[in-house]
Amino acid sequence: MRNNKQEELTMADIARMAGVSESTVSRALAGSDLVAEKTRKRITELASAADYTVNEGARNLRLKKTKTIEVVIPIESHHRQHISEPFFLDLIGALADAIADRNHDMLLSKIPPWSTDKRSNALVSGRADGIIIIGQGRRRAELREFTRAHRRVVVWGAHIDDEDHAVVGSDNREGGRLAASHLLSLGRKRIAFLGDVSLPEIKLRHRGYMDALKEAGIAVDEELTFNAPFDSEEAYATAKALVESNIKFDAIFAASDVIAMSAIAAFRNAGVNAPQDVSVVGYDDIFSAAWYSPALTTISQSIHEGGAALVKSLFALIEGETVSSVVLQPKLIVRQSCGAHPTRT
Amino acid sequence: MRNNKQEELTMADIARMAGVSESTVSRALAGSDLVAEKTRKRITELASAADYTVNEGARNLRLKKTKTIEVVIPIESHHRQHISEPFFLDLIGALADAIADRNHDMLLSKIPPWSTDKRSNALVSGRADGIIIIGQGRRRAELREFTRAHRRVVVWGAHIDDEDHAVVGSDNREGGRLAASHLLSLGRKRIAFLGDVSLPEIKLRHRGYMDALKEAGIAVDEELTFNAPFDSEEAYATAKALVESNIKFDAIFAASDVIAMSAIAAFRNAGVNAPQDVSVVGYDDIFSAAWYSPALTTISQSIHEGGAALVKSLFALIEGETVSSVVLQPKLIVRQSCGAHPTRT
DNA sequence: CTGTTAGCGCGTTCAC
DNA sequence: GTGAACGCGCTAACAG
Repeated sequence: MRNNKQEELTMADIARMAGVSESTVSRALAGSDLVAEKTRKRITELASAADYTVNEGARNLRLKKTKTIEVVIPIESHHRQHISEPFFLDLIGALADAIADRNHDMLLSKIPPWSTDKRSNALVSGRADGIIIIGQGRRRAELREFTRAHRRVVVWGAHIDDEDHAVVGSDNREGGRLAASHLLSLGRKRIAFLGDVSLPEIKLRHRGYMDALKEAGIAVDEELTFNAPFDSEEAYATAKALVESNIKFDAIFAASDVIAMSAIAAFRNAGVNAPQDVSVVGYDDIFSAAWYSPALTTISQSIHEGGAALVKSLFALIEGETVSSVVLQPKLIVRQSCGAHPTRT
Repeated sequence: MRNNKQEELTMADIARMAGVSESTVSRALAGSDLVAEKTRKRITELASAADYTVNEGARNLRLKKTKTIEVVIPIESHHRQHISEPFFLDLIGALADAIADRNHDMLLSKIPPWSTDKRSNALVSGRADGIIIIGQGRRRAELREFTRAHRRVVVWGAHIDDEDHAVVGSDNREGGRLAASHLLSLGRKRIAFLGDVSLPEIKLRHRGYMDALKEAGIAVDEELTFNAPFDSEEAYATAKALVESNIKFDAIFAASDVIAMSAIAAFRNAGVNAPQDVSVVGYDDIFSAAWYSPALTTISQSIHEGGAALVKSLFALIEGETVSSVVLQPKLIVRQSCGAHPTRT
């Protein structure tokens, strides 16, 4: 057990205690075979008895590495964002696992690296070997400029043709198609879309929705697309207005589970029930989706694989390799809210 | 804009370009007034034109600091934990803000510092100036041993008398009391408790629940306490068993919102509706609580203040001061599930 | 006001 | 097999 009062031990201390030079200690602790088995064992035991650990900062300075990955994630404290929170936490967890597996640390930041904030660029200030950016959001221009200037950056989000940076994300267009065609397969014909099409991910989901309608030979009614930067409250209000209007609809494809839940609540308060009167499909498969009432039919993104892919791509970039973008396949999770199953299983 | 091919600039480069010594550059960039206003301006402009930033690693080595705080948080990827995920994400966000405000980086780890994993102890390996540990969970013994050996550690969780480390957390006992007495004020008399009492936080909530019953002069019926490490699925099953049993109850106090939601779903499927037939109060005020149907009455912990308090205490510890524990007051959030309001507002 | 010198803790030549 | 010397990039003490 360490003594609190004591100064932090240094390699020189261990060398002195062992009666050898610093170099030998360094080699022994690094497991080098340039040192005699016997002395190595003696030194490692001495070090662990003294509770000594190599100072990573000094080591990294010498090695010109940081063994640290920065993850930039848009957690907004003030207002609730559209992209659901549980999704982010799962992704952080997946990233933490994948980064720890490679013996690196994970620096978490809410400040984008292109911010003018002094300490913002972890790459240039030598605090990280690479950066993972979650969500392209609306800051496309800044992001592009940043990734043009820096390699060793990967992005989670939608794939857009003109990007020159590595992107990992799920196939949002296919996800939208899956959702809409499932509703169509249940006999629904007038499917309303609720989502903010100015976000690239959502735009692709909407495009997939239109693909499915086209495949089914159904004309797209623009009246059924509700395009707004929804938070729960606004989603509730929009759904309320929709159900009170004279627009006919028999299904909802919501661009997020949060929107879906809010819409269902608004409908119920107006006497319209899911899934009997209206089928609803959400997006994300957030934690509470399975335990909502009715349990939400939704599109699931493979978060764990996504996290692993992000980290794998970033390390390839760090090694100097060229990487191409990764597209993950979304999955349809059928529960109650679409009406395919009459009751909770 | 930086050139990718180019090696990272060093302070010596800037010194050469400016025709001064490294020391002068260092002083100029640090805003020292030991340097002439004119040369300082010239150097800062030169540096920013060259897109140079001080290497933090080298700086920190020299200064014997890391300007980094490690946050250890038990995100489990495999199974869904009881403590609700949105709560964690909010806390991470609050911590990120508070740490960034003090110009420090935040290292996020899932591995507890007392783990035998080589890189685990960020304090000893010089990767962090302090550690924030979220949740005492069931690892009380390890935690105690660790905090006994290391100052510069603060813990989020329940306050327990015999701890010798700094703890920040909300008053779980008061939270439990608030929940139960609210139910009692609505005329409910047989309140069931669902939660895992082996977790210190939950145990205190249960104690508060009993306090409220005692205050109201109602005998505690042990038959109404359901003690299990609930996940959603198990909570659903327990609620189902309860409603199908011949145990009489008219209210539920759930130790988490997730448990509350699962119970409400189970009741509904058995033809028992909240809040008409049974009043339900949850705990945490997670994101979806407001958008559940019925909207959940719950106990809210002041997460943002909690994050700020954790960081404040930790920095005090780092400065060598002595800190005492912080207790935050929980708040009752009244919505629909308890029956106090007939409809969504 | 500025430059020179020294060293933070470590890994890695190059000798022996 | 081991040690001495050097330098990673930076800041602080000391001169001038």
